[in-house]
Amino acid sequence: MTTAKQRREAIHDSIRDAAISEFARNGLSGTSTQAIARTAGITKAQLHYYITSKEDLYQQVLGEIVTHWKEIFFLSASCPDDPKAVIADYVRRKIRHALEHPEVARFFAHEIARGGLEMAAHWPALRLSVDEATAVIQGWVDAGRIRPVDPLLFQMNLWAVTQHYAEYEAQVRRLMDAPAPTPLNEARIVEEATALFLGRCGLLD
Amino acid sequence: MTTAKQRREAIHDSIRDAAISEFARNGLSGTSTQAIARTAGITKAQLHYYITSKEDLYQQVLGEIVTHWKEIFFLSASCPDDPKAVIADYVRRKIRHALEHPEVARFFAHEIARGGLEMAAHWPALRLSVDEATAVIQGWVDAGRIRPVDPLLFQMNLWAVTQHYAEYEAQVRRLMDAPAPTPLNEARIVEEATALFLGRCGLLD
Amino acid sequence: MTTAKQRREAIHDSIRDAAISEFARNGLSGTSTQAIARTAGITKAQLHYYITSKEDLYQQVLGEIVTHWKEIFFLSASCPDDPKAVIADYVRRKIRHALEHPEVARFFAHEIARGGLEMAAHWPALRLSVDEATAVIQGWVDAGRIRPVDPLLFQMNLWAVTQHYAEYEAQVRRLMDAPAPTPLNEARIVEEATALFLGRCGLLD
Amino acid sequence: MTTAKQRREAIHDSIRDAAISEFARNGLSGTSTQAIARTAGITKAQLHYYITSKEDLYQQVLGEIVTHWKEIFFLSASCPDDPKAVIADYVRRKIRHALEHPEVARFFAHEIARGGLEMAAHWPALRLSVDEATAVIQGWVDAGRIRPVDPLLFQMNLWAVTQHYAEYEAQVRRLMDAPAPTPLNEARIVEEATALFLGRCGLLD
DNA sequence: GATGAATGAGGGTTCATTCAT
DNA sequence: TATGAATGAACCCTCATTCAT
Repeated sequence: MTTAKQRREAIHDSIRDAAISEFARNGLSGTSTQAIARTAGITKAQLHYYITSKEDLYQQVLGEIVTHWKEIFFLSASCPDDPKAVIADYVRRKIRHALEHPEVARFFAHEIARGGLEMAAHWPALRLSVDEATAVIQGWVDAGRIRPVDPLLFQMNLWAVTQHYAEYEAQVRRLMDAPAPTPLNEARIVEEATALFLGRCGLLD
Repeated sequence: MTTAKQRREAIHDSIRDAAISEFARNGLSGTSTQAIARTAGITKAQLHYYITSKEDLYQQVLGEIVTHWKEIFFLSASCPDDPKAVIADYVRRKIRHALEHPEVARFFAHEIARGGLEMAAHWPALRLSVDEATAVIQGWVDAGRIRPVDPLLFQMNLWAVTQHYAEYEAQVRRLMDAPAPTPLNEARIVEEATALFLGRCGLLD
Repeated sequence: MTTAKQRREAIHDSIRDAAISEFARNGLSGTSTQAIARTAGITKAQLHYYITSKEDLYQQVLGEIVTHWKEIFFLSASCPDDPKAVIADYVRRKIRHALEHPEVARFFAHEIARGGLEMAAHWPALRLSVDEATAVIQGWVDAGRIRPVDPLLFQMNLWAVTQHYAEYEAQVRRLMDAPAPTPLNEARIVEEATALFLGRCGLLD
Repeated sequence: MTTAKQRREAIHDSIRDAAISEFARNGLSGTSTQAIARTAGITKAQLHYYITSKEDLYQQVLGEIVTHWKEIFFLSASCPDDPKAVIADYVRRKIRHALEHPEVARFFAHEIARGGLEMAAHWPALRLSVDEATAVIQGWVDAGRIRPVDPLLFQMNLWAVTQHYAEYEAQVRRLMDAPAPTPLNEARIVEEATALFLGRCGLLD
């Protein structure tokens, strides 16, 4: 038995999913509310009953994504004493997410490509996460646990590689001969990416 | 003395530049011919005199970019006997291009994010370039010149890292404290990226 | 203790007040049911439960106003033997009403400005009132109690002047240096207006 | 032979006329660009090619009207030595304008009824005109040329009466038995109105 | 070539109204 | 009664494109 509240939340969820998907494909200005409504399976007028405006929906989705990422994606300092485990774990988690929710990553890429205009409110928090991770990595270097690296750029490259499999999914699928419904070979991707960053740290066997 | 032909080409060039810049920011559907015309410094009507349609302009620009990249960017087998030199050179060239023409990289990223619909005609050629490079890298592995790597994914990761500094320029600038007019520290970026891929190959030090 | 009936009437009253206020400001087509509901302190859906339609609400309010005015505002022939008293009294009453309920006058002005389309049903009654007053005034003229005037136009001018202080309230306040919460100087307005019409009749000292 | 410039101006004129007429009937928010376009005899898209926005068109028309009125309508101090002539002339001119361009007066009335929100820029100039006229009238009083009056309210009443025949045209026509195409009896209206204000000043006969 | 004008389609959004709960 | 939801029409405005000049 579905309550009214559940129905409303279901609609809100499908709107959010549709918005991510459409914005990821065509950006803010390139996406019509018509398209979002169609993807969400509702009328355009109905969509506008649930949202304040297209811009607002975009902002809201962006906010949720950034919040979510701050929690999950920046180098968890939970067990910072084992660089190898931390890095391998991060790469695995990030790539899994990229393959499972590629639209989220693409949405974010779009926003940054536009200049990150709507990110204004979120930069400080992101910055904080990055600074924390930088400290952890620098600690590893200082302790001689990994080869000297540029901690900031090391993180960016981690980000670059893991995001890539979401953003360039279409190209990756072409080159890996895995057309759309076929799942991408996650293990293979994780393995090479992990080796890349461990190799940089001198932790590769 | 400017001939009529020269003037025409100058206009075509400024249209192409404007198109890249605008499409890079907002994608195909998010960009108006009005905006392109404005950036190119001409009238909307004048623009439509020079182009067939917005879609066609997009296709044409995409074609030029892909052609250009095929020439310049895939692992040049010119001196394939020195993996370290080839990789270092590739990273340097690619990052320089990313920093100098970030809109081009962003344009391409947009296209792939959309699913690469307009890329249909270009995939085979791209594939060919990749296959050639794959053979070269595999040769290095087989000859024991570099540590065993997944040649295809190795290339993708190269691509990912070098593209990143164009696509995420806004984020990179924020995190590297280099607001818009300031040039990004190219040497620092090149160095860390080079070390990343050489480290993977066991060629560091 | 409030009965259900009392509550219903209270809502109907606040709807009517809200309608007058909103219609007075923006006319029939320029007023949204949303705005009326907001001003009345109820939901849009609730409003539509109490009214048949926006047009109908407008008609109803217009009807009430016209009825009310017929009772109060046309030259009362109660003591028709003293022109000076009748005129002075009329001006005073009418201006007081204009200052106390300016929205009512503005509502009416809007309706007439639109061409009085919805007034169809009310013209005959208005006409009757005017004809009665015309007879009274003509009687005064014939009896030599006031200077000869055009009885119909005399009434219209009375109407014009007294309405003015409601319709042009914003302008009047500006020119009399009496911004919104400040009460307008009613005595001053009444005095000059009275003198105007008595002067016309030759009744000014 | 019509030049392009002439055609453009003709369109601009018909847009302005249509705008005045429609805004006068239904106010700013109650008027659709569709309606303006229809009245102007052009397409809605065509209308939007010539105007910036509905609000802007409204503002522009309002500005033109206010400017025009400042020039024509405030007590001309050209021959301030003959109160009777000045007042009679003013009433005649103002009523003629009201009968010939009633929509202009109605447009203005609408704007004031809304609170004169868009008038912000125009109040000072209006104030100046009024102050000048006030000085002139006070001069007449001081010189004993007219009976003592409240100069500001005297002007407002002048305004009220003369505007009335435009704003309440529909009602005036009903009561004067002059349905739409029939011209109103201007002479009769001017005569009674003139007598009204001259009577106030003690200048009748 | 260049430009002002025109247009039919579609953009985002609000509307008056109805309906189920 | 009251309210959240739904809807088709209409809102203002911009779009890509064409056409005369």
